[in-house]
Amino acid sequence: MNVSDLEQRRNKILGLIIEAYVVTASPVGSEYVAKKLRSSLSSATIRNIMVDLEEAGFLHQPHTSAGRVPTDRGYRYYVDAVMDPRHLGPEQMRQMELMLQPTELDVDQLLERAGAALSELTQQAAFVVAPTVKQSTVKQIELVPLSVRRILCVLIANEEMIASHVVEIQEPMTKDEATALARFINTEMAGLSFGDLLDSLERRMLAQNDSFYHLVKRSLNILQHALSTEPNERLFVEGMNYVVAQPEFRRDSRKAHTLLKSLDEEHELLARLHHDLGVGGVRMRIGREIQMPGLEECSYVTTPFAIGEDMVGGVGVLGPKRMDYPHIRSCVEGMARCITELLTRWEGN
Amino acid sequence: MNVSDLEQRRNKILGLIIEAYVVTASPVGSEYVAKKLRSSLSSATIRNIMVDLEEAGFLHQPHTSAGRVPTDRGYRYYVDAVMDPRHLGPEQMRQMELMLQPTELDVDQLLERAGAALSELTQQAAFVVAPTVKQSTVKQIELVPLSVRRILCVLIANEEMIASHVVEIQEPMTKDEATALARFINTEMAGLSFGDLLDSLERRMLAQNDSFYHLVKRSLNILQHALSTEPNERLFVEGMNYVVAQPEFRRDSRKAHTLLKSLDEEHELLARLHHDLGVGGVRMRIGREIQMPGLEECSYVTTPFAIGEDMVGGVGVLGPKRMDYPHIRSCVEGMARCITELLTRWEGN
DNA sequence: CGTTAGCACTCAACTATACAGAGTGCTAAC
DNA sequence: GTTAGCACTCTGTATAGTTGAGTGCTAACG
Repeated sequence: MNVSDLEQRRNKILGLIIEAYVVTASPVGSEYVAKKLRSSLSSATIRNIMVDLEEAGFLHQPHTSAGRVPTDRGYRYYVDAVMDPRHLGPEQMRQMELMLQPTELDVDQLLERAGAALSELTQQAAFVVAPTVKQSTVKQIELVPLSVRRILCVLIANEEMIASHVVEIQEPMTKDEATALARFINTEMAGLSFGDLLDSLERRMLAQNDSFYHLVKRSLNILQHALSTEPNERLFVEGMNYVVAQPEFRRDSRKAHTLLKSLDEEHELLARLHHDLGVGGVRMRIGREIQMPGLEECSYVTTPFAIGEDMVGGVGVLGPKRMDYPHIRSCVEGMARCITELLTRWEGN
Repeated sequence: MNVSDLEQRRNKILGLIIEAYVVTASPVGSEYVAKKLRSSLSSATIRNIMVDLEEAGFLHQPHTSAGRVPTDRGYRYYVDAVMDPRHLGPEQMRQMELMLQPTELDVDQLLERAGAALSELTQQAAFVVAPTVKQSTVKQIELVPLSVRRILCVLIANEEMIASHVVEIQEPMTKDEATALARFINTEMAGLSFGDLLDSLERRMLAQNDSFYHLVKRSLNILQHALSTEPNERLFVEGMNYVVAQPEFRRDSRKAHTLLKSLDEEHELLARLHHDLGVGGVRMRIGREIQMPGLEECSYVTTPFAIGEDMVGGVGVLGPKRMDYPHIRSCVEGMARCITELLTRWEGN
């Protein structure tokens, strides 16, 4: 038997142990694995292999006479090299789309429903990182004078993502001036995000010889105020009840307490998710890899969604480390595809 | 000793039992109460009174040889007739205002922070029912044609509460027509809420002889679409971690599960809160009085806040029935006053 | 009649002990 | 490299005994 065969067998056994542990939540013994392998190996041999896996840091023994439990490294190796990725069939995709019932909804409502559906589907908590205008590309800007010194600045990223802010201005502005200013911004800055638009205008402010200096200055002033209270992105979390119902949190309910507390501090999690989503594709973080106090017992699976080609947000599932990674991965992936499709179709018409 | 004296003594003892139970979370015995009363009565007498209180339905005995625990009715009687209402001093109010740090915030962010502060302060979950434009009074409506068949409808309730929606229209509309239509709506309908505005327009549609029939029809068409995806109100919940950390939920963690699950169904709770806030003033609901499955072990204290004279939303605290009602009541009341003041001051300038 | 001391009684909660069973590591044989 | 066999370890559970907080009742007292 060559090395590769041995390794494959080891992987197989690690997979069986993890998959059993995921459903039972209690240590897995050699006898059980031997039975699963239909006696192609005896429990004694399995035990030898389990010792190897423990030495490799993939398994852990709670106490001498107990079965084995996967470690963070074990899960990591499993998702990277062992589990076979499942994919949703077209029928399941259709069902998922149906769950969203995208009639008469704006983007926020669609995403909220997507979170709820994903949570229901996976029986874990689901989260959505929702886009706001700030990081979207400028489609159109409208300036409407409300009174002599107050102007309404409307930022349009697409049909369904609009933000409006009233801005106080120093010098009065006529309706025509406002129209001209808006046209200036629209034509000059198409294709940038609102955030980048600000940067670009700031740079032009510094290059004082710009022939549109005055227009630039006014635009910048108004946009800065308009965007100042606009968040970069928002986070919805749905279905935490499923997570606290898991045995790891029921046994020790202070874990549930700290978990919920950590989630109330959205900013930290958002930063982490932002990074993961930036990489693109499905990302999984397991236990300590999340590097957030209170989430040591958890894992998440997340992937970005897009409008057209632009990655604008992300969806994911959060649960105990002991989660059904293949299933959850396929659900998250499918949901992101589904959202991307709907948003893109929407954007199109 | 006359009847009133006896009743007062009974109340006093009920109060002591509840206040002890609130901090210890375990049944209260006669000995403890006697000690608290500095031996003005013996434990035997207390026991007799406790039997009365139990027969009145205010107390319950988990088992023969245990102390007493308050019932829902007991808490109700306590908050109605026994507890002395505390109020926040001016110093505490000032501190609360400081916690909100109302600089560079829009209404939503202010309210979210208010929820967080209230949760921190009471060490329970806090919620905010936040206003949306839909139920606010119309301050101004702007219509901006974006293209031949698409019009941007901006609904302004006040500086910080604005909603914008793109509406597809059947017949093309010029810029001047849009301006005229907006002016029509603004002058005719000032003082109504956006919801009522719709109703009013609908009524005028039916009275076909209205001289502005055409304007009414167009307005209605546009506003209906603009408001169709706008929710009536939103609910923020902050700090559920404090609640699940309470012993009643730690002992039986399926209670925590069902509690969180019930809260995910926002609509039901919102309806109930809407009713309570409509009454005005501080409202308290205890246990089953909430009439929501999953919240039997909880109570909430809620009170509306206003902009000027208009009640536009509410804040409250949700926790286990075993909560410090006087303290929480004063915090909720103070926070609502604080929010009202800030929003009203804001509106003014 | 309200109050109180005294006392027997009850029941949850804790402790100690024994025991069954699941699972391991090791050894010797194949 | 694999396996049967076996002694060993440790948890979880069941059982019984003990403790102690708290009650209800009764009889006596002012």
